Amino acid sequence: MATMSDIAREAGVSLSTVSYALSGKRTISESTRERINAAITRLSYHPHAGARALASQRAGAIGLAVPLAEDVDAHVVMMFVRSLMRAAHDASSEILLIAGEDHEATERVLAEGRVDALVVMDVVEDDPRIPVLAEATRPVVLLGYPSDARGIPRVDFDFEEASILAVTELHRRGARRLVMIGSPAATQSRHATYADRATRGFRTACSRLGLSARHVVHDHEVDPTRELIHSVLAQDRPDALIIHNESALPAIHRALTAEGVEMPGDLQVVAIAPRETTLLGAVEYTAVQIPVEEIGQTAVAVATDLIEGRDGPRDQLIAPALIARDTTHPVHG
Amino acid sequence: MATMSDIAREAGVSLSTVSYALSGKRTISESTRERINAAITRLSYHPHAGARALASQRAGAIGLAVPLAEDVDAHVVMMFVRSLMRAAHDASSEILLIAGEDHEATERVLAEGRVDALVVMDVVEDDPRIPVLAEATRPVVLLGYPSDARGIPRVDFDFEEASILAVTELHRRGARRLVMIGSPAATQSRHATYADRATRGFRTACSRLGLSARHVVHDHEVDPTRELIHSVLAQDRPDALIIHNESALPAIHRALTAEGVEMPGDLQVVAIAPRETTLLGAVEYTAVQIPVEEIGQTAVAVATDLIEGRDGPRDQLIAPALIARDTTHPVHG
DNA sequence: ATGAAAGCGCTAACAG
DNA sequence: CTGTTAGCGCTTTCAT
Repeated sequence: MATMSDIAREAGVSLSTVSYALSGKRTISESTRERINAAITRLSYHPHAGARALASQRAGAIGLAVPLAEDVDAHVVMMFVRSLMRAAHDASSEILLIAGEDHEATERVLAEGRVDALVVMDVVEDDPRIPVLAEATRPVVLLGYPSDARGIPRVDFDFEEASILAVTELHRRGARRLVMIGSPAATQSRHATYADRATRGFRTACSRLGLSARHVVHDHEVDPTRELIHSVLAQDRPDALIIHNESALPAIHRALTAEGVEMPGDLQVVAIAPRETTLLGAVEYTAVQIPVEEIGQTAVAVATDLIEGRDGPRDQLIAPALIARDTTHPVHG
Repeated sequence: MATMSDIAREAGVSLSTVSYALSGKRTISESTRERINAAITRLSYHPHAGARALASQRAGAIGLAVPLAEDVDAHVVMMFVRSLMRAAHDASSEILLIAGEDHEATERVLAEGRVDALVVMDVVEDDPRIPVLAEATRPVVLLGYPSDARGIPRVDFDFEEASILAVTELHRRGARRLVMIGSPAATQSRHATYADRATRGFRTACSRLGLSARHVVHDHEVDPTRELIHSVLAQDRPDALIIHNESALPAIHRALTAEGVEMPGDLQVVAIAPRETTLLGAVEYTAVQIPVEEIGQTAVAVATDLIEGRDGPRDQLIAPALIARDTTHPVHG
């Protein structure tokens, strides 16, 4: 393996010149740069990541604590991983994976300087990791919005406003008896912040508007969706449904179809979910779209600012927008 | 941040003694070890990963090239990621993620010594990465079985034998007209080795046994599964179905149910898929189970052997086994 | 059973 | 615009 001194000798310059040529932190004459680049190509040189990390105190990697629990939709997790990889790539960093459940490893990668920052997915209210990570010597960013983050920056989609928006827009479209199908039971009882906040928004908005509100927990793996939908429809004849559960969307769509429900005629439906998951067969659901790509980019941007010592915005709640498609009425107004 | 010399001073020993105490590469007296450990706790010392990597020429990480394409089932990918994380953890390594599509980054992490080895998922026949990775200075393990790997060790489930087993066992159970529903079109046209090998096994076994064989490509995102199943059943009245397509399993199950197909009475079905994906509603499909955990462990074991300079087994095809459940007849023998 | 010291391959002052 | 040099925090010979 060629080292930087090999390049220096080969190009007839000093070690530091090569270093500066690579980092661009000082102006190098055209001719020297060319000789250096030639040498680099000739010897197929690649800087050693460890050496660079030691000397620069930068690992060039961002840690990502991913949820491995079964109740978290794998497809959605992968969407986040993708978006974070892209963002990290643009910041010329790599992504080091950590099992979200492995708190010990999570702290370790930070303490060992293996990563320059840590992004934590699937944060829960009173997350046991928060007090520990708040003391970390390197930046941490929560992908989630617990009420007390002990000063750790939080980045998330505003699930509370998302529910409020869904309710409000359904109300504007004539809905009066709303049902929300929320996250799986396991997610709810863990108090994942996105589940808690979405539920709260739903309750708040309904009571504010004086609407009948029913919140149903749906466990995709267990519940026979068909029966759930049947009973939901039988009781109180709801005229609108809000679905915040990506895994259950396809099954719910089929159940609704099987029940002969006309959308939006019999029932208006709004999904709170990433765009990719709201296209089911021929129907595109009206949705408050979760902007996964933007969330990922924002998280990495916050992390990068902190790594660089810049102090940009910390807490960031990304505002929701409703995209009206096939399953809601137009607003008559 | 405390360094090793801090610990040495605090414990009243030399730097190297601390190092050896940590690595266990030399015997340390009980009393010194205790003082060292006390100092480590007191100063909450953590070895610096970069420094260690530089001095030891070991990154303490394994790279994982994950497929990000839409046609690869996210749930299955996450299962592999999980199993590799567990295996890496047991080998005290971390997992560095690389986008499988980013060939440049894939080579770079190896060349920069950022990882000690690389595991490549979703390998295709004539994979453009193979010639390059074959020249790498660090171990590479393919999670896939291309016919020419240029000497790179391959680890995979034996999809060819899996299909053969499925056919043979269906034949033993009286099936004569078989249909196989394979991977999505995109996967097939990329020639993912698991798709190619499964298809080949199916064809081989059917012709060997003189069975009617039909191979259907199923594109979950596009095909109306209902119609596909309807036409499959209408044509030639198959008496057995082999499904090698995790994403499509739920939809196929519903379509079969909707068609009023009795399993195994009207149709015997064998899935080639991980166990977690073959439980659909009340029905547990007879399956040639893909042992994700074992595949992951094996891949990391091969990588670890290579890193350590041991030469263990390289190419490894994991043998299939059929687990008879609800969708096949018993063997009348 | 323990120390002393020479690197590992880079970055970033400091010096011109 | 370029060179010299002192570390970064570990691992690992040599010595004793």
